[in-house]
This record gives sequence, structure tokens and C-alpha cells, in this order.
Amino acid sequence: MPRVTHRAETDGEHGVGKGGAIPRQSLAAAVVERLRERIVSGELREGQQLRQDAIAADFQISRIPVREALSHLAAEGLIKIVANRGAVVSALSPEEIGELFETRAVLECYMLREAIPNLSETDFERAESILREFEESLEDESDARSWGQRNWLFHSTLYAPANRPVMMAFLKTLNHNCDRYTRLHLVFTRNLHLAGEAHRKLLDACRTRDPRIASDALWSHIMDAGQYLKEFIARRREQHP
Amino acid sequence: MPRVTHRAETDGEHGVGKGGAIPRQSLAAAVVERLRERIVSGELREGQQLRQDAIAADFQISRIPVREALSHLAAEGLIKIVANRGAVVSALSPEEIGELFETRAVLECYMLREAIPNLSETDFERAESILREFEESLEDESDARSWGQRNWLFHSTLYAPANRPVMMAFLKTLNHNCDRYTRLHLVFTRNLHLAGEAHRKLLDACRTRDPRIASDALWSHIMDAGQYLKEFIARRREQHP
DNA sequence: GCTGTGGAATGCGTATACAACATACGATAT
DNA sequence: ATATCGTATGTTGTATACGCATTCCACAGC
Repeated sequence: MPRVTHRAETDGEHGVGKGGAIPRQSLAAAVVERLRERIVSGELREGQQLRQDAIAADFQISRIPVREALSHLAAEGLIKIVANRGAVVSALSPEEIGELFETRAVLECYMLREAIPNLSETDFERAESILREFEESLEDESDARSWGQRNWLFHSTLYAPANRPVMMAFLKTLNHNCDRYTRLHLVFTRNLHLAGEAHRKLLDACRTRDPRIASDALWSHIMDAGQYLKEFIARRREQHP
Repeated sequence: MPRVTHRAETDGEHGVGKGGAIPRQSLAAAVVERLRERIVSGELREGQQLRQDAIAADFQISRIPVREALSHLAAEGLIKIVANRGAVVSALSPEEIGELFETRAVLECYMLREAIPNLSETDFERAESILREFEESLEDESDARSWGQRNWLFHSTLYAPANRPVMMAFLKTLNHNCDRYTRLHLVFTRNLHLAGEAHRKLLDACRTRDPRIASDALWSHIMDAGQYLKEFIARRREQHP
């Protein structure tokens, strides 16, 4: 959707603030993307305040598109807005984090069970190649940013044959919200390879084409991560109150 | 949250448009509520265009809060926004409607299974009384508006003991989206009492305290409705293209 | 020294104003 | 007569401007 406002012409001309100028599409949509990236990547810590003025100035736009962007992010659950008191990056309680992963587990296991009968050899190869890329990128610290994307790509490849676009959309948002915490954990523990192993086990389980086996593997993959994170965050909150 | 803008003083002074003036809280939030009500109640048909100007004039406010409200509703899935071309009440395909109900079934059955061990006699009595109110209100045609609310109230009472606030919030939105179609169906077929019977069966199933029995009952309750509606809408679309 | 009240400062919510984009219709040229 | 382009109109997207809520701090009273 070629959305070129009058600002577009001035984009490249002079200095860009720390945020840089925004290129195309709806400004609000662009701001959503950038802010989400910053939140999910951990650049914006949980609890941090988001001032409309500051963001607007940073992107060199007015507050209106910023407000819309914030509203959108609030709907996704990444931030919380209190009337007249601004927006903060939502700090979920350990229980809420656990629930997020639990919801994922419930829906994704169902998706996988529905997908298994339709999984073709091509799908397996696709997942395999994504997994290899994934494992290679694990070495590269700077690539940590794309970890979430690769993770979702792998999972969604397995679910795609279920042919449930609506659920997929749901799950994508949910994963955004979970990745934020997963990354936090990964950064601290640095055992990224564990995630790789878990994925490989999961893929093997799918190859059996037994819905029960695959589903169980996925269930523990997600719930274990959730449980681990729940405890990790709880400990961390105690130490840094 | 007492949100009184300078508009509040002028609220009662002169004539109200068809929409009436808006009292308190954030204007945007208020508009969301009203529009959602109109969409879910079927007052705004699917596919119908929502012009910002018209809505703003109707509520006697500017377009800014209207835009935010629309954005919010889009996030809930009740409307669709295309850049520079406005918003329309989202017309879901029969397949999408089916998926909506399927998602509900998956999550709500899980919730119910988790809730069953914690269901107390008090909970049963509460559900019972809601169900009675429900059945009484069925006779009153004018009360059809509150059908969705009562329906969700009944369901959520059964899930509450699972103690999963995040999932509950998810499900509430999902139910809003489903009710819109359920209502459509009910208005045409007028067999509201069927819903009452299904709920009574469900309650009895829960009283067995057997997770399997209760879950199965809920599953068919939701999936049957979804399937029926899917076909109903498909037929209706053929006839009124 | 502590508490309560008033005022300034900061930042959000909304209104108004203007610019950009989409569509439809009519004029002109082939 | 048809096709294409320009223009008119309406609607959305964004900027600027202003009023109000909340917060923080100073200062008076106890």
C-alpha cells in the first residue's frame, strides 16, 4: 500500500533523530512496528514509561499517529495505558506469563494435531531448513534479534497445514508477547542451543505422524519454557524490585 | 476513573442526536462501547461502511476519538480498516466463523476441565440462577439485546474457578465476536429455548464433576452452534449476495 | 518536624484545520 | 464512439492548538 504523505519528500534530506524518519505506509502502522520491535527486543524495558511527546519528537511526527500506535500496542497487550497517566511497557506478573504460555500450549497443540494428517514431506523439509538456519544463527550474538522471528517461523510451518488462518493470527500475536520474555531469559542464561535441541526433538516427534506423540512433545516444549520463565522472572523480580 | 472533560458540562444542555451525548470516561472508550453494542446487536450490518464524520457528528464529538475507537474495534476483529478507504463492519466468511467457534471450543473446554475440581456448590447455584434468569428473559423479545451478555455470564461463571484471568479476557473478546452471528441466527430461527436446553444439559454435565463428560458436553455445545451457524450464514450469503 | 493545602509544571485528551489520497464524472482527443 | 486524462468531490490521515487532569513542590499551619 503505497502511502506517501507530504513528509515522504523530506525523508532523506537532513539529519535523522535517533529514531530516524519514517519512510512509507501509514505513519501509525510504521510506529507500531518500530515500537513493537523495540519492546520485543527488550530495548524498552518493562515498566518503562512511553511519553507521547518524546516518541513523536523521536520520529519527527505529531502525536496523533503515536497515540494510535500506542492504542494498537495496548490491544496487543505489549503496553498498558492508564487514562491521563500515559503508557508503560506492560510488566506481566509471573502468573500472567505462565498463562500466556499455557494458552499457547493449548491452542498450538490443537493446531498441530489438526495439521499432522496434512503434513507433507515438503513441510518437513521446510521446517528442517528453517531449523538449520536457526541453529547457525544461534552462534551469532548479534542475530539474537531475529530469534523470535525464526522461532515463530519454525512453529508456524508445522501448523500451517492445519489451514486455520484465524487461529494462526491469534497465535502470532500471542507469540510476540511471549518472545519478549523468552528473549530476556535467553540473554541471561545464554543456553540458546537448548531451544534448538527442543525444536529438533519436536520435529522428530512430528515425523512419527502420531498426533499424540507430537502433541505431547509440543505441550512440554511450551509449558516447560513457560514454567521455567515464570520462575525465572519471579526470582528476578525479587532481586530487582 | 472519573474522566470529565470540558464537554461534560454541556452534555445535557441541548438536543441530542440520534446517538445521544457521551457522559464520562474517555470519549474514545465510550465510543468503542457504543459501537460494539451496535455491531454485536446487529444494528450495524456486516459490510456496512462506518464513516468517521458521520459517527463524530452522531455523538457530537470530533473525529479523533472516533478514529481511536475504530482502531480499537479493528483490533478486536469487529471491523476492518483499509488505509484511506475507511472502515467496514467485518463480514467474516463461513470458514472464519467456524474457526472462531472452534477456537472458543478449544480454549473453553480446557478452562472447564481446569475449573471442575474447584467448582463449589455456590458456583453451581450461581450458574443455576443465571440460567433461570436467562430462560425467563427468553420469552421477552425486547430482551434479545442482553442475550449475549447473559450467555457469557453463564459460561464465564463455570470457567471462573479455573482462575485464569488472561484466558478469560481472551475468551470474552472472542465471545463478543461470536455472539454477533449467534444473535443473527437466533433472530431468524427464533428457537432461543434450544440454547436454554443446551445450557441446562451442560450444567448437569458439570455436576457430574467428571472433566471428560463436562468437556465433551461443552465441546459439542460450542461446535454444534458453530457448525450450524457456518452453514446458516453460507446459505444466507447465497440468497442475499 | 510533620501534615495539609495551593499553585505551577508536565503531559494527556480533544477540537479544529489542512493536506493527501480515492473515486466518479465529464471533457477532450483519437 | 471509445479511451484516456484532468478535475471535482468526498473521506481519510496528519499537524497544530487548546483545555483539563495529575503530579510535584513550596509554604503555611498545627
